[in-house]
Formats: sequence, C-alpha cells, structure tokens
Amino acid sequence: MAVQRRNTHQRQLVLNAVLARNDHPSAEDIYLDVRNIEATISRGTVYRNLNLLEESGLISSVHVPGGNRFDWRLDNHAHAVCTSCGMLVDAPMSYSTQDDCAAEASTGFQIMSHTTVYTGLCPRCQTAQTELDGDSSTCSI
Amino acid sequence: MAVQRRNTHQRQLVLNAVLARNDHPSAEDIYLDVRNIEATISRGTVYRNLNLLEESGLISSVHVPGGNRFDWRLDNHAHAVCTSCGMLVDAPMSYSTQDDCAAEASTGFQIMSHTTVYTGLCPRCQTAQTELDGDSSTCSI
DNA sequence: GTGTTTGCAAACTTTTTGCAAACAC
DNA sequence: GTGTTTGCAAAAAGTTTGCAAACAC
Repeated sequence: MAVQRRNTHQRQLVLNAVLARNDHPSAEDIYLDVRNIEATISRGTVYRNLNLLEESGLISSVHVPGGNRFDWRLDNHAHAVCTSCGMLVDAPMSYSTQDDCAAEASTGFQIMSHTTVYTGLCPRCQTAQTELDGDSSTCSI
Repeated sequence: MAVQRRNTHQRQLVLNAVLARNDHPSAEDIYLDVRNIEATISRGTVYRNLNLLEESGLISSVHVPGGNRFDWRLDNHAHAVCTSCGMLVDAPMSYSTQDDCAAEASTGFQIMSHTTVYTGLCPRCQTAQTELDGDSSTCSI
C-alpha cells in the first residue's frame, strides 16, 4: 500500500516554485525561492519534497554534472547543458519509446525510459570562448 | 599553450586500471584497484588523474546518479543503468552526430556530443523485483 | 489521536583543493 | 633546476537522515 501523502504548506510551496520556473532549477534554487516566501523552511524539507513530488509524478528531474535539476515538464524530452556555466535548456528532439524497447532487447534490462543530454557551450559562453579561441563549431551549415 | 603532462607511475596505474575493467568503474573502484598495486596512492591522485586522462581523451566518463563512472571506450555510445543496484552496461544503440547538429540548430548551443542513458532494472534486479510485484514490462514482444 | 511532516543539525557521499615534499624531465 | 605531481588532510558541494516538536487528517 502506498504511503498516505499530506498536503502541507511547504510541499505546496516547493511544487509551486518548480512550476514557476522554466530554467531547470537545482534543489538549492528551489530552496532559495521558497525561502523568500516561507523564511523558516529548511533544505531538508525541500530535498524531501522534491523527491516525493518526483516519486508522485508531479515533477521530473534531470541528473547532470553539478547535481539534480528539476523540471515541471512531465513528458520525456532531451536537454542541452552548458559545460561552462551549467545552463540547462530543453532540446526539442524526438523521443522514441521504440529505442527503449531496442535497448531492452540488447541489454536485457527492463527499460523504463531514457534521457539524452546534449553537451556543449551555451550562446553566451560561446561568445566568451570565441573571443579567446576562435570558432570551433563541428557542424557545417 | 597546453600544460606539459608527465608520465608518472600513478597516472599509468590509474589508466591501466580503467583499461582493465569492463564494468564502468567509479573513481572509488579505481582507487581500490590501484591501491592493491600501489598501497600508498591517495584518492586525490586518483581523482586528479581520472580527470586529466579524460581531458587528454584517453578515457571517457558517464555521469549517472551515484557519481561519475569511467570507460575505456572512446567512441560515443549509449548506456543502460540499473535504478536498483547501479549496474551500468553499454547499450549498442546507434549514435548520430546529425542529432548534435539538430540540437545545435534548435538550442543555439554549440554541441560537442550527447549522451543517452537508458534507465531501468538489470536482469538480476528484475528477477528480485518480479518475485515481489509481478512482471511490469512495457515492451510487448 | 494517529501517523506524517517539519526544522534542525549532524552525517554522509562524492569530489576538489592547499600545501610542502617528491618526482619527471 | 624547473615546474609538475604526489600524499595528506581539510574542505567543498550536494544530499540524506535521526529526532523531537508540530501539523494534517
């Protein structure tokens, strides 16, 4: 039997904070946001609620270097992360559940889903980098 | 100018330890392996060398929940990770650099590569799980 | 009233770093 | 000899957890 979940003020604030952001915030980001509304909330509560909300399927998360990042989107979609500043954006690439089945067949794992993370430089860090190194794009247009 | 790299005994041992394993070891795994040969090596040295070897393009790594895992394979390939025990295996799925260019076009990032991680239960944990819950595969055959 | 949740603090895991001594070149 | 690398220890970053008080139902 599933554990009974209660609607606490803090839980609602954490959920609202995730829903209010489009930039894939970290747990710390959410903690800081919620603390502006409820000054006495603790990091522990934020972490616990982020995990519970994800288990409940109300939010999702992406694991990238630097920590877990949260997302109000529930559909499977890819992300791009900047190696320089950590900026994380949605990458509108197609998601195929057939890939999951193919991976299931080839690995013997029972695959639930997959996540694709594109790694590179965000526009701002590209500019900063280009001024030092020159352009090094790998994709011709 | 690039930094001059020296061939130290410890660096060679760390590289050899990665090359010797097929199970995508963690930094701690490598530390323990190398310590069997060079008892006085420190974790700091292992971490530093794993990072340097990756920068040098001699090894690669996969970032998964639980930490960084290392791989002697240098070609881009997908992985499957077990949510229960953390087992990490290669997933022989096709890798398309065209996806990188598509993501570059849609995000504005300068994409270097992408990593795909399939998430699910490894065969062993499936068996353990099925005994409790019954089969819950999502892929029909 | 019962059982979940909170805030706090401590602990934990993984990784990085400052420093003086040791080493590679 | 010069500059990199090492071992050590401390610290950092991110996250989890034990506990008693507070709260939701």
